[in-house]
Amino acid sequence: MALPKSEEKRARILEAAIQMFSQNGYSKATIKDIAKEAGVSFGTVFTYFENKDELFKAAVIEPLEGVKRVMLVSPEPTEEPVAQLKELISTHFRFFAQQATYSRMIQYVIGQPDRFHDLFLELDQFSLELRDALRPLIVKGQEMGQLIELNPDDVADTYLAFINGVRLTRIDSYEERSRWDMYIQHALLLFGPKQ
Amino acid sequence: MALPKSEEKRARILEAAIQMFSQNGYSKATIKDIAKEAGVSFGTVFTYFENKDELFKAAVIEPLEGVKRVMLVSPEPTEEPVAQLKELISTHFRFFAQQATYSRMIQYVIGQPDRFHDLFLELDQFSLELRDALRPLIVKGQEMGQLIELNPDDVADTYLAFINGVRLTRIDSYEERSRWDMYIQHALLLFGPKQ
Amino acid sequence: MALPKSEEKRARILEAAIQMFSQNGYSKATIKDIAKEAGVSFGTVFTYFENKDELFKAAVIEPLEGVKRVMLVSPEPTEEPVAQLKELISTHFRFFAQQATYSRMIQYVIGQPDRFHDLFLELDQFSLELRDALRPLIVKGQEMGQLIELNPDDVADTYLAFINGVRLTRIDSYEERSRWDMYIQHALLLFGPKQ
Amino acid sequence: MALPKSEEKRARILEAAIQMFSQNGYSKATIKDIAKEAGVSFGTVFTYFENKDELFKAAVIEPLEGVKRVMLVSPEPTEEPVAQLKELISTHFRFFAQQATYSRMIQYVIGQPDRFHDLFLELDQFSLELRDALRPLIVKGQEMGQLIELNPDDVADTYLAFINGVRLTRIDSYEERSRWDMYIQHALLLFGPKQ
DNA sequence: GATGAATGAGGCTTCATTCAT
DNA sequence: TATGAATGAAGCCTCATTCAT
Repeated sequence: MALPKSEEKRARILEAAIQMFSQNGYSKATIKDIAKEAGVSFGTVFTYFENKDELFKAAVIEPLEGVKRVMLVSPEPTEEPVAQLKELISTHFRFFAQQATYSRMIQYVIGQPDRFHDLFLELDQFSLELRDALRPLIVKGQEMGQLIELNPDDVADTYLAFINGVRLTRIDSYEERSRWDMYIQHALLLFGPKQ
Repeated sequence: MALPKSEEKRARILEAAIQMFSQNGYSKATIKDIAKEAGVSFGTVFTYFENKDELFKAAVIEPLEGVKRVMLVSPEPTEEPVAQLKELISTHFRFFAQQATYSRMIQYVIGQPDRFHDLFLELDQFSLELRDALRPLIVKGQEMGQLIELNPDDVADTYLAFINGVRLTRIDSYEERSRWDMYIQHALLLFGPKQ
Repeated sequence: MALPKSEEKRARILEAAIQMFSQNGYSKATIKDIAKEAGVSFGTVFTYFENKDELFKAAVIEPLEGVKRVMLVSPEPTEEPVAQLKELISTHFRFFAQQATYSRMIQYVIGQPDRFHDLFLELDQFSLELRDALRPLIVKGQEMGQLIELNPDDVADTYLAFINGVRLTRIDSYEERSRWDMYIQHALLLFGPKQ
Repeated sequence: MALPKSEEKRARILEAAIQMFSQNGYSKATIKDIAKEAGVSFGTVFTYFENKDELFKAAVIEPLEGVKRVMLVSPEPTEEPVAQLKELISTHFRFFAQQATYSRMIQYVIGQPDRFHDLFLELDQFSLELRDALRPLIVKGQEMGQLIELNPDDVADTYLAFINGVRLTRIDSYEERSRWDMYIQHALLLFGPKQ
């Protein structure tokens, strides 16, 4: 079934859903609240999403594509892989800093893998893709002797864990820029830069 | 405050609650499920906890003391601070590996600071205490030239973020020991060991 | 405040509520019973009334206006105040005879002033207003020497007490007309008619 | 089964029950509250009364004997029946003024005849007995031309209604004595004293 | 397509009652 | 006999979902 209707209204509902799910979790976020936040009547929500479950799935999955476009870029290694890495990390963190709401919801899902099994699997896939994206730069850096010799997949995993942990701990978009710069700098340590 | 009744039964309920809250979140975990898991009747839960909210608070707060006893030990720095640090990290991760269920619930709370505001504040306090606990060792390591000169509080924060991230990503107790060893090794990187 | 929804359905629920509260008291009257009596589903009650408490309040307060319109008429005294009084009493009792259900609920509330404090105060106000309504006729009757000189407010109070007492004792609408005529006749005695 | 046990404890529970039932009605008064008020553990209540229902019945019925002893005295008419009547009324009201709590509970029962059918019948009997008790004095007064010729049973009924109404309206023991004197004076009017 | 009234399943909670101590 | 922990029935209320307008 195609989705004519108002794409704009659908987007507003989805955004509101992310907002409310992120803030209150699945059960406490009510359709009524989401509708209100989106500025539509609650019946309208069911025009665009079959039920609450589908809305949640959409809220988790649909923005993921955009996240991947930013997080999974894999630059061709040059002669300065560490500088490239730093640039990449910087991009990641800047992006994540903006995605406070969405990423909180992601962590909510990851944190309940039994409850949201299908979604969890989809999100877990992401870590594998991040490994692939980071590997070339890491390998290059190690080959050039600028990074300690560690298993590249482990490095990618710990880096992703770090990002998640930062988002969990440091919640707010009103964090000053310098704080994010600090995180970026420390994140690089996980890659084992020499000196 | 002396609790009459059966301490043992209370403990069983609390454990079941942690289990269910951790697995399903606050709303989806039902008192009925918790009671069943604890092997008591529905009504008995209310003999030991005023209501669901209080049960949740107890499930979050009461085990925290034990966590602190392990996580906030602050060894007197010797001439080998980095070795001490490694030992400390090892202790932390071994402990966390066991606390899979409880720590998932903690992250659930941290991830919804608006919803669980009071609990969040209590847990947030923890990060400050970890700073204090780690500072002596970090400072000593830096003084001895074995650690890069970074702000000790930042190091503590990023380390805690990392722990949280690892627990979030790598969920399960059925993880092999080697995996945890890897995390311990990589965690040390965040402290900026020279070489 | 314009209520959308169906005024007619709301009225039916309210009537059913009065019926059930009057018969069984607040606690024993269940929302389920009220809904059934009103011919609506359980949930529909909550579409029109926030909760059981609000429904009870509405059941007590809303019909009061109509009661006041009948009970608080204060006719301009003529040269035959006692005849007017008798007419008034007659109106009161005929009305009360019809309001068996509602007035039982009122007495239920008055009988538990601590439990239903706010409602009690609202109903208690009624007695003051009845004083004002009756005073002109009583005073006129006393001035004309047709009534014993008694404090008019006391007369009004005892008269109201009598009405309440009659409603409490003689409950039922299947009472014959003659019984009510008797009560009317005896009620007049409380005003102290000479001869 | 006889009732050895502690009669005194039983009495305390019964009194507490009257207190709580009177204040909050049957359903809202909990066994726990009653036990607390009586200064016993709530399990003890079940030692003396089979269940809540039986406790309520006992609370309603048992004190009734004492009430009857006061309210149903029928003095031998002398040559001053009106003075005797006034004395009798005075006794009634003084007694009722003391029995604020118990009489409120009685009215609670009378007000819900369907719900408390058996108890209602028992209490309703009282009005017939009051008729018998008052009749001699009323008849004598009428014969002597000191009272208007009204049906004695009707007079007794309206008098009882008045008492009930007064208790319902004027609730409190902190009423001043003068107020009760007023009620006594006005109550006499219902008997139709000449002049 | 948009709305919101109607529905009832399911959760939390209270509380009478049982019964082991 | 006195106690209070254990139990579960039953009530209130929320909220996802349906559907008539």
